[in-house]
Amino acid sequence: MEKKLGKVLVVDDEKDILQIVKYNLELHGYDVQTAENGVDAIDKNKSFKPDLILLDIMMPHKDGIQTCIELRANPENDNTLIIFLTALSDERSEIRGLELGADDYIAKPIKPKLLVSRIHSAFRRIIKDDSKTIIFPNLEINREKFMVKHNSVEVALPRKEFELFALLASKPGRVFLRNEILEKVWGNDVIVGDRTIDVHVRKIRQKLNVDYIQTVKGVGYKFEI
Amino acid sequence: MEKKLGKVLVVDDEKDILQIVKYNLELHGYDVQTAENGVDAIDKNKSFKPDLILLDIMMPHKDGIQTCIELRANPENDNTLIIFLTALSDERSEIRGLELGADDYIAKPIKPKLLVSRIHSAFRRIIKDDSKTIIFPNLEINREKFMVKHNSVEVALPRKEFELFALLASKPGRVFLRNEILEKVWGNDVIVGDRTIDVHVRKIRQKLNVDYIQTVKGVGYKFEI
DNA sequence: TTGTCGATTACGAAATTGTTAAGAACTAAG
DNA sequence: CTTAGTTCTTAACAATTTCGTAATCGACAA
Repeated sequence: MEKKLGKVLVVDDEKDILQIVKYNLELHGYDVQTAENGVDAIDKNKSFKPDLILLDIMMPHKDGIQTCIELRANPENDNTLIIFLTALSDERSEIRGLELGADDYIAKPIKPKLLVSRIHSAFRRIIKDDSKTIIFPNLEINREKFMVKHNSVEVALPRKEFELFALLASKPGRVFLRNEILEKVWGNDVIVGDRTIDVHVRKIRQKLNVDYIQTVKGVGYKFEI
Repeated sequence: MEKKLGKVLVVDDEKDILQIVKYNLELHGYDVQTAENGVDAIDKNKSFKPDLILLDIMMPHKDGIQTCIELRANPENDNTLIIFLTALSDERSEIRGLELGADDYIAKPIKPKLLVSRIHSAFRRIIKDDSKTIIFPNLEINREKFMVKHNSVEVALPRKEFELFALLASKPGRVFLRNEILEKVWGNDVIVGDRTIDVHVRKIRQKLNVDYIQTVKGVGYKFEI
C-alpha cells in the first residue's frame, strides 16, 4: 500500500460534497474519513485522529463553529489543523472562524484543485519540522536537536563529530572525498592536518559502537547502514 | 513601549495599499515595515527579519511569485510566513502561489477586518507553542502567572530566567543555539555579553535543583525532562 | 620486505561553559 | 523622589570539553 500523505476528516451534512472532497483528496494520496455532523465529527476525531479537519459551518446537530470550539478545547487536538468549509462567503463568519482557532477557510462552491492545493499547503506546515531529521532503521539523526538516536538510545555528539556524521549520512552510500569533508565541516579557509578527520571518525565509531562509517581507501569515507 | 505582536513586512507597488495595510496592522499591535517591489522586499527581509510577509503578486522589479521563490530558497526564512496579496482572484494564480510555498492567500480588494483576522490566525500558528501552560510530570510552566511548579512546589522565576526556561521547555529535546536564545529572550537589538546566558542558566538550575537544562557544547542548550 | 594509507592513542592547546561576586539597572512601596 | 529590595549584566577566573597533532601501530599490496 502506498504511504498516505496524511489523514483528513471531512465534515459536511451534504453527502454530495463529502463524496467530491473524499474522492479528490484520496486521489492525491490522503487518507480520508467523513462525518455528517458535529457530534459525529467529534467521535470520528477520537478514533481516527486526523491531522486535518475540513469542517462545514452550517450543519444540523452541532454546527461547525461549536464543533471547532469543542475540538480546540481539548489540548490533544492542538496539532490538528482545522479548515472551515462553507457557503457563507461573507466576511463575518470567516472572521469568526479564524478567531476561534481555525487555521484556514475555504469558500464554497468548492473548486477541487484549489482545495487540494490549500490542503497540500496546510500539510507542508505540519511536516516541515520533520524534514530536519534523517531516519534509518535503528538510527535517527536530528539536525535540529543535534542528536543521534541509536537503537532508541540518545547519543550526544560534539559539534564537529555531529556535523561530520550528519554530512556523511545525508547521502548514504555516497563516498565523500577527504577534501569535500574538510570543506563542508571545517570550512574552506581552515587548514587542519590529515589525521584530523580520522580521529573524528574514530570517535564517532566508538560512541555508536556500530560501524556506520566505512573507509574507502585512497578516497574518503561513506555512510552505510 | 507596548510589546509588539509580531513583525510584518508588507510588499506592494501601490503606496495607497501599503498605507492602508500598515495602518490597520499597526493599530492591532504589529510592527510593520513596507517594501515597494521584490528587490526591496528581499533587502528588507534581511534587515527586518519579519515573521510574516504580505506579498503582492503583480509588481514591477521582480514580481511576488519570483520573490516568493527566492525567499523560500533560503532556509533562513523557513519559519517566515508568506501570504500573497493580489487582485488576481482567479483560481490559477492562487494555486500557483500556494504550491510555491506561500502559506495563505488574500484577495484584493482588501477588507481590513478580514485581513487582520487572517494575520492573527497566521500568527497563532507561529506562537501556538508559547501559549499558556506547559505541563510535564512533576513540572508545570505557567506563562500567565510566570510560575514554575516543580514537584508541587511553586518556584517564582524572574522574568529573564522564566522566559529562557519557557523557551527551552517549549520544544523539549531541541537544542537552541545561543544566537536563537539571545534573539528570542533578549530581542534582536539588545547586545549582552557572552556569559549572560550561562549565568541565567545557572540560576535556573540552582532554583530547581534538578538539571532540566542540558548543555550542548559549541551549540547551545536544551531542555530535557 | 617495504611503502602507503588509515587506525589508534595520548597529550597539550584552544575553545567553551561554569561559577562567583560586585555593582548597575530596575521596581515597587512609601 | 527616595529607598530598599530585586533582578540583570559584567568581568574575572576556574573547570571542563573539544580539537588537532604527532607518534606509533597495523593492514595490505607491490
